[in-house]
Amino acid sequence: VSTKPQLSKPTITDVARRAGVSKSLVSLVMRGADHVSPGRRQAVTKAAAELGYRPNAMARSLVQRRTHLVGVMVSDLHNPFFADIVAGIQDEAARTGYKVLVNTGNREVRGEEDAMETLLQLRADGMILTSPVLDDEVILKASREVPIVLVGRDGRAPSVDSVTNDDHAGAEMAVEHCISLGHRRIAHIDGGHGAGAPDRRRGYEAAMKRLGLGAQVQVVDGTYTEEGGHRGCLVLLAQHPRPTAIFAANDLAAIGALNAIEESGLKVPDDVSLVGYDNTSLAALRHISLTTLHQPRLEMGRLALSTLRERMDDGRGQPRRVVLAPTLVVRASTAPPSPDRARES
Amino acid sequence: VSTKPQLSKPTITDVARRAGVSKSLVSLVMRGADHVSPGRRQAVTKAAAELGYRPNAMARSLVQRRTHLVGVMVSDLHNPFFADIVAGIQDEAARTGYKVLVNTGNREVRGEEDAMETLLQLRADGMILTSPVLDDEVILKASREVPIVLVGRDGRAPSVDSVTNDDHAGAEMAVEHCISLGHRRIAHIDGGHGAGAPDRRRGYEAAMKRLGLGAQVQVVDGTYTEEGGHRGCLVLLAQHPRPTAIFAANDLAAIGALNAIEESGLKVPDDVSLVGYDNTSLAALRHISLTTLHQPRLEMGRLALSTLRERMDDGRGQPRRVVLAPTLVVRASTAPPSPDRARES
DNA sequence: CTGAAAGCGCTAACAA
DNA sequence: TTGTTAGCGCTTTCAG
Repeated sequence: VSTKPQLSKPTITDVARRAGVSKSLVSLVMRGADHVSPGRRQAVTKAAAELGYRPNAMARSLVQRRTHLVGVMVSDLHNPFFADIVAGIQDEAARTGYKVLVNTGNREVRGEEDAMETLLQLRADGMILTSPVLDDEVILKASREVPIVLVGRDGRAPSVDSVTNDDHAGAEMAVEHCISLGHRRIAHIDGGHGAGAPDRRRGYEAAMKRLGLGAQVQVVDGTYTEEGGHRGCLVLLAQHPRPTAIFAANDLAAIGALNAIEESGLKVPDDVSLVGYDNTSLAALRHISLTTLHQPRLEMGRLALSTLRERMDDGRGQPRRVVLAPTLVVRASTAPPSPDRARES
Repeated sequence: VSTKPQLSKPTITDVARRAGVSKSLVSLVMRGADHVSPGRRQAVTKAAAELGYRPNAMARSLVQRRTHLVGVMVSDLHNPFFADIVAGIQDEAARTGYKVLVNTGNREVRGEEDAMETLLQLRADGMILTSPVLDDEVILKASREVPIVLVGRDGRAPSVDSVTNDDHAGAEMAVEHCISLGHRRIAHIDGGHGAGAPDRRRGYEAAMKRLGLGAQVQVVDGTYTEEGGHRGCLVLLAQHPRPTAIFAANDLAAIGALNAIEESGLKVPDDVSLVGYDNTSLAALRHISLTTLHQPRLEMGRLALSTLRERMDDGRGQPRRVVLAPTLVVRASTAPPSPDRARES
C-alpha cells in the first residue's frame, strides 16, 4: 500500500486565518457555543462555508478521548434478521448523538476477531456484537477495554450486557401450538451452535415433557441454514411413522425442511405441519407462509443501544440482561394433522 | 451526551517506558520494521502484550494523513443484493490492507447525506456508494474531497467512477427470452427512480421494437419494492387481453407481481410468465423459482474496491466506468404461453 | 467574549 | 540501530 497523502483539506487554522480570528473561536462556533458575538460568529460561518471546511473527527476525538462512534459487528449481512436490529440501533443512536459503523466477520471466528480489532483500534466508544460465534473469552477480554452488548446471545460475564429474546419460551409456544392443533409426534431440527439454539432445543423438550409427550421427543441435528434444515428433515421423513409436525430452529432451516418435504412428494401442512423461528421476511412470503416466532428486532436494536449508553454515558458497572418475549405468528404452514395420520401414534 | 472519558488505555509512551526504550522504537516494532535488534524487539513486544497495548488508529491516521479506511454506504441493508457486494468489497479490501466500514441511509436522501458526512468527517480514504438515491450534485461535491465509486448507478461526472451491470442489455435478454418462448404481449413493470431502472425500461422498449413488437410495448409504474410490483401488476391484469408475460424491474417487484397474479386466481407460468432482475436469494427459493437476470455481485464489489484503489493509491484522475454483463437464469416462472391465450393477440 | 499555549497519541525526519 | 524533536488538527484550560 502506498503512502500517498490526499490533497490536504482545509483545517481549523485556515478558517481562523480567513475569518481573522483565533482557532479557539472557530472551534467554539463549530460546536455551536452560544456566547459568541453575532458578528464573529457569522464571519467564521462564512469562512468555513467558503473553504468547505469539515471538522476532522479524528483530531477531535483524539483530544476529547471520545469518538461518539458505536461499532456494530454483524454476524451475517446475508441474514435479513440483522437488518432490523441495525435499524433499531441506528434509530436510537441518531436520537442520542452517536454514529453507527457496521462491520462483519462473515460467520467466521477469524473474521469476527478482525472486525472487533478494527473497531477497538478506532476507539469506538462502545460496541454491539450480534450473534457472534466468537469465544466468550475473547469477548470478555475486549469488554475490559470498551463497553460491549451482545444481541441474540447471552453475555455470560458481568462486564458484558446482552439483549435476547426468550428462546426457551418461544420454543415452548411452538410446541403448544402444534399440540393445540392435535399433533403428538412433534420433532425438532436443532440449530447446532447457533446463538440461542440450545435454549430453543431445551424449550422444545421441556414443553413436550410438561404436556405429557416426553416419549415423543425427537431431535435431529441441523444448523441455522437451509442446508441444515434440509438434511435434518430428510432424516425425520425416513421414519415410520413419521412426525406430523416439525419445529425447525429458525426460518432458514424451516425453508430447507419445506423443500425436503415437497421433494418427498408430501405437502405442508396437509401431511406435515412446519414451524420456524425469527419471523424473517421470508416467512411472510405468500408462497412460503410459515408459522413462526417473531422477535421484536427493532426494539432489540434500540434496547441494545440504550443498554450500551448506560455504560458509555452513565458508567453503569452492573451487568444487564434484557430478555424480550417472542410472539407466535400463525400462518399457513400449520394445520391439524389429517385424521388417518393422527391415529397412527 | 455526557463527556465522561473512558478509563484511559495504555499509550505508546507507557510501552516505551516499560520496555526502557524510546517511543519511536516502539512505533517501529509495532509496524513490523525489520531493522530492530532482536533483543529490543522482544522487550517491546513483551511490554506491549503485558499492558494490552493497542495502537490508536486515530492518532496514527492524524499524522499519516491516511486512515486506510474505506467507507461503504449501503442503500438498504434489507436487500440481500447488497450483502454480496459488501462481501466482494471486503474480500478485496482484506487483500490490500484496507478496513471496510459500512453505513446506511435507509433509502432516504437525508439519511444518505448523514451517512456520507460521517464517513467524510472520519476522513475515510475513499468511499463506495451502492445505489444511492442522493443527488448527483451532492456526490460530485463530495468527490472533490475523497475518491468515490458508485455501484449500481452511473457516475455522471469525471471525478466519480462507477461499477454497474449492463441494465439495458439485461432487459433485452429478458424480452428475447419471452419472445423465444412464443410470447408477444410482454409488459414491463418499471422501477421508478431506482438505480438502473430507466435503463432497464429502455432496454425493454428497444428489444420490443427491434423484434417487431413495438405496438405491444406497455409499461406500468412500479418501484423496486414488493408493493410496487404488486400494484403495477394489478393494473396489467385488469386488461383485456392481458399480457402473457411480465418483466418486472427487479426480483422484489416480481414477487409482488407473483402475489398479485395468484390472488387473481391465475397461475405462473401457466397463465402468465414472469421475469425478475438481480437473481437475489429469493428468486432461487424452490417455491418462487423465478426466471431472472443475474448480476455478478461479488465481482462487482471487488471491482468497486480496486477501482477505488486506483485513485487512492495510484492517483488516477481519469474517470473509470466498469460495466459487467448480466446473465439470464431460467427457472420455473417462464414457459410458452398457453395456445388459446397466444391466439388472442 | 476572545486569544495563547499546551497537549491528545502517534509518526517522520533528522541526528547521534 | 536508536533517540530527539516536531508537529498532524483539534479542544481545553487559563489569562486578558
